[in-house]
Amino acid sequence: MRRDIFQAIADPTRRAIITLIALQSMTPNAIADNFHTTRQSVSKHLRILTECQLVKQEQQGREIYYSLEIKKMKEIDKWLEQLRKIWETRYNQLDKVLLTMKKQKK
Amino acid sequence: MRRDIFQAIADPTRRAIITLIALQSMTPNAIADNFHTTRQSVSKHLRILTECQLVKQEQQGREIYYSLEIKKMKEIDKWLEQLRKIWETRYNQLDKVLLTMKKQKK
DNA sequence: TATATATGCAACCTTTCGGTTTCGCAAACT
DNA sequence: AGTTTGCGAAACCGAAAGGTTGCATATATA
Repeated sequence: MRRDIFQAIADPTRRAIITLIALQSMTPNAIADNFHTTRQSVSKHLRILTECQLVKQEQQGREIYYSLEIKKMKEIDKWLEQLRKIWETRYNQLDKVLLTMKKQKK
Repeated sequence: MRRDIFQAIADPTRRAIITLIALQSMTPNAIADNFHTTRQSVSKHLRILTECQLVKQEQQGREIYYSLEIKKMKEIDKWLEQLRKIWETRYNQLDKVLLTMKKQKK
């Protein structure tokens, strides 16, 4: 089992679940009502999301409320940040080139 | 074939390829040298990355240079942005609650 | 022209994925 | 106590993923 964030958000249903419970915590049944799939299928997705700590549970009687673990979502940001730095540097280099060309024109 | 960005970045090798060619464009052989896998395997990954337009090719004689399509990477950002809004709102609501509590204390 | 190199593509195989069905368990009704 | 409801877990299945091997093609080199 790989079970990392990137594999977790690869599935469109799981991404939809994430945006759904980002607003408020929900039970598996309530979540399943929003999709054309069974509760068991949603339960499986929630298991995967829980395994990589993207989601946390809160038991209330026989119901279990699932909510988003925002901190974990930011790990995706971290990976993008590393790339952002690279492409910003690239743009800066392009700026330098343009600046040099401008100077030469003068 | 699903072939969307999220599925593309789900694979760790593909993520490594992305960070690799983010710095400079590279040929499949050069990319493969960085991993414990065959050139054909890398070629397959590049095909997937090309299909979802995360990567662009530039033929130079018999060599093909692959480079990152930065614009497309930002689509991941877009999805995160939508979530960012939600959780920022949530924090603001928490701020309001705290503010109300403070006022009541007075 | 013959050979080496760079590459993509198709066939094949094993593993994983996502869904459904069935089951068991615990909490809440009646 | 008996029944309904909410849930997870296991077994099963077809499809897709990721890797390897072998082959075809085009460009460079001898």
